[in-house]
Amino acid sequence: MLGQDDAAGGCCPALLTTPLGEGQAVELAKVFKALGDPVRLRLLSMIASRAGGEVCVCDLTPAFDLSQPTISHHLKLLRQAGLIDCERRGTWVYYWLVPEMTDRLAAILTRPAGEPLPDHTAPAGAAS
Amino acid sequence: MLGQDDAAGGCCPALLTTPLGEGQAVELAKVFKALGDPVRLRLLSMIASRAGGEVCVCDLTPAFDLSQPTISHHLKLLRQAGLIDCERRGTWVYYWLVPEMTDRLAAILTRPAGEPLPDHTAPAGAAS
DNA sequence: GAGTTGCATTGACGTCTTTCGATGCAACAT
DNA sequence: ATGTTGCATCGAAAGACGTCAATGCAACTC
Repeated sequence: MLGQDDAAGGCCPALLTTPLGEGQAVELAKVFKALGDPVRLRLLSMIASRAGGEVCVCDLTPAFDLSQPTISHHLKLLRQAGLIDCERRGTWVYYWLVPEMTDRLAAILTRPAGEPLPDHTAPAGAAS
Repeated sequence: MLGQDDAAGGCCPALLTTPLGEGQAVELAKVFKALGDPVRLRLLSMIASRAGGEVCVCDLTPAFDLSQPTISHHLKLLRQAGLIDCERRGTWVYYWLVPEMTDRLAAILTRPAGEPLPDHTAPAGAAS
């Protein structure tokens, strides 16, 4: 049911080797936009680096000078981007990283080995 | 002179293994935010995938249904993020990819091999 | 010189984001 | 049943963002 054609769901849009299609760009941009906020980056980092792989929201919220609804909102955006997922377990809600998504982003940003790489050895002030 | 301490300039903020510092998060977010727009992603892709490594602005602008100032603005944001650089050569301006930056992002999003990775094998509808 | 072309900058406008307080709902405790 | 705690959702307000037409500046042409 998920578009696996030209959406981000397609295997590996080759950002650095082939011009990105418009649909791919729209899907990819959603994920990068989710990473484009310091609070969300720290949330993702706290979740990903947690031993055990899970974090309770009650451990995330007090780590910021922000209201609880704000943290909840950022977690929602990260989840909608496919970067994390969550589960309610009794009273508490636990979040964990979806490594497939970060793996995909890493692959997209990785240059294929053995590329010519025309050396732009710093005109050292070219565009000042 | 550039802060190489807790800024994004520091070697490799370990996003997925260590909680990100606030300063690192702010710097990293600027770069991801630059990638969080479909137009900028396509611009970066067109620039990076170009044989020869360079693209003239005159080749980028007509590829979009956007005004020339808008494209110029997006290119400026990509440049301020450190993802691309440019040089004026006579009448035309050429842009190229700064591979160090995409390499750094790829490294940041790459999980260290041999991590336990507690399998969250899909509670299949956990958060519905 | 004057005119033209390529690209950046400016100022303005509408929309999306970030944040909050207030509220709602689920789960536990009494 | 009532109260309490943990988290999500709902407006609302302030700011940031994407876009454009108009303008400015550099380089080439005549």
